[in-house]
Amino acid sequence: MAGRNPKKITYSLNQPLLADFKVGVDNVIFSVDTAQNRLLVLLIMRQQEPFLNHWSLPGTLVRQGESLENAAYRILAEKIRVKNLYLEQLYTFGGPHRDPREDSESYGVRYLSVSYFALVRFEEAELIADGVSGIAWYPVKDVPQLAFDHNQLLAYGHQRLRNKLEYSPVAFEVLPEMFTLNDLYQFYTTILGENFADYSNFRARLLKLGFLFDTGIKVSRGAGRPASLYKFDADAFLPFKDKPLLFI
Amino acid sequence: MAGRNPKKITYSLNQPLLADFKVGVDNVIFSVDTAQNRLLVLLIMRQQEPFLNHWSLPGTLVRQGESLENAAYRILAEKIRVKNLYLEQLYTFGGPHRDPREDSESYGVRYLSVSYFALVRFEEAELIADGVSGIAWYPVKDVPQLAFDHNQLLAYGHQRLRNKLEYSPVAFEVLPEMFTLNDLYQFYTTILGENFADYSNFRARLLKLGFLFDTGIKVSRGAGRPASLYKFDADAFLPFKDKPLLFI
DNA sequence: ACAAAAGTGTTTTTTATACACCCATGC
DNA sequence: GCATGGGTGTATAAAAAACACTTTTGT
Repeated sequence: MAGRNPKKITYSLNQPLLADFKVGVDNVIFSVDTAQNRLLVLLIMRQQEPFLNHWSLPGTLVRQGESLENAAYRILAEKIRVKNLYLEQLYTFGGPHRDPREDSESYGVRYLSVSYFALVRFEEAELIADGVSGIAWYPVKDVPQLAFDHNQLLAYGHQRLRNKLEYSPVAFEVLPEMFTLNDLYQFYTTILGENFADYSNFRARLLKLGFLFDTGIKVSRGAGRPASLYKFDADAFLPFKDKPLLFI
Repeated sequence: MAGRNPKKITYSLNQPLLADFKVGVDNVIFSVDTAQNRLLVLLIMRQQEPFLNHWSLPGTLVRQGESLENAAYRILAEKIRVKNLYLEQLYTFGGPHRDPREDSESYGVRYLSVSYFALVRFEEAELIADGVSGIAWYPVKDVPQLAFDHNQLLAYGHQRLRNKLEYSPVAFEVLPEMFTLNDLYQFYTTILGENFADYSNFRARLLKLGFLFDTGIKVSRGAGRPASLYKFDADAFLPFKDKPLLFI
């Protein structure tokens, strides 16, 4: 607690010492494997201490001149190639001693973590294996013990994903431009579980809302009647924006 | 971008330089003046540069060994005396150049702001005037231009308050232990506006949910039939916790 | 007596839920 | 022809919304 670097606190003479921080950004990146009905999260095998050889959420430290959000995009771009994604800030963890580096090599520097939550399209997301660090989509149901407080962070992100899905159109940022209603239904059931509505009622409600446009184009997936491809109409959705509307 | 303090980055040799941060905590503190049907926010007149003599949200810089949440509580305690309050983290703003101090006196240090959102009981909250800095409850409808990006922050907090109210029992953390249904109704209308339900339906729905306990005690406020005092039963509310239930 | 506030009930409309059933295709 | 997935409709139950009405107090 001894005062070092006194020149930095010209504006707070005689004040208690301020903490110095490095700021990390950790991403909870979800994707949905509709084929296998699994919700996945992107994990990275750590190549350095602390927590060497533990799975962790992909993270980075914020660089000079870099915004938090840019740092989040940077780390995402380092791990996967993807065109469509949804990203928003999740939560900031910043208690002292949450990072072991604080106690060893740090000279009193604190580590704060701003977490971001992302949703990407599974089919299009291409993992970037650099040949050194492990990287993998893990089913959320059976993620192992993670580094730092990342299990807690993942749980928080998972909850946020469920909430988002219920009152905002995130799904359409991540589905292909055209999709069948069954694609959409699978997407929802995978994330929310199967306890929200049967397919027929799901259809009826969603179509009545009027922001899904039937292109008339039909696709056939194996046996069965061909399905119509729909488009999300962002303008038609506007009236529902930020309303406490649960469209499921 | 020149390298100073190289000893701090032992774990990232040959890596781009990391940003050094001071971390601020800013509070959006709301209260509800039910008597006058006004939603209020606590503002502080700044006594120092930057933004000298501008109104701002109460904030502080995080000290060594202090958690973010503790910093939020500290600043709150410096400004008001209050027993019951609700507090949660709001958002973290951290782009470069959002704080003018970064460009002048800072030697490259960045300022990041973690904001907290609080709700306190107006009738019990006692403002602490230190005789130096101005402090006041401002109706949210007519806050002036604030320092930094605080207007944006306030708008964000206001939205969060509205959402919180709709699906969580924050109201009861801030109302007196015993309250009339009309107190509760006033509270909701003040924050949400008058477009959610008339008093009679509000009553019926809320009572049917079964987590309001009628104490039988009557209280008379001027003319009119005396009202029953109710208590919030936290146990009875549990089944509704985290459900996407809108009880208004 | 009557205005004011509290509290109850009733009617209508809308939405949720559970299914039964028809349609178009591959094999 | 029949299994398979796509799509429509209907009957019932529940909830939301509007509003009329009764009760109990102060003046």
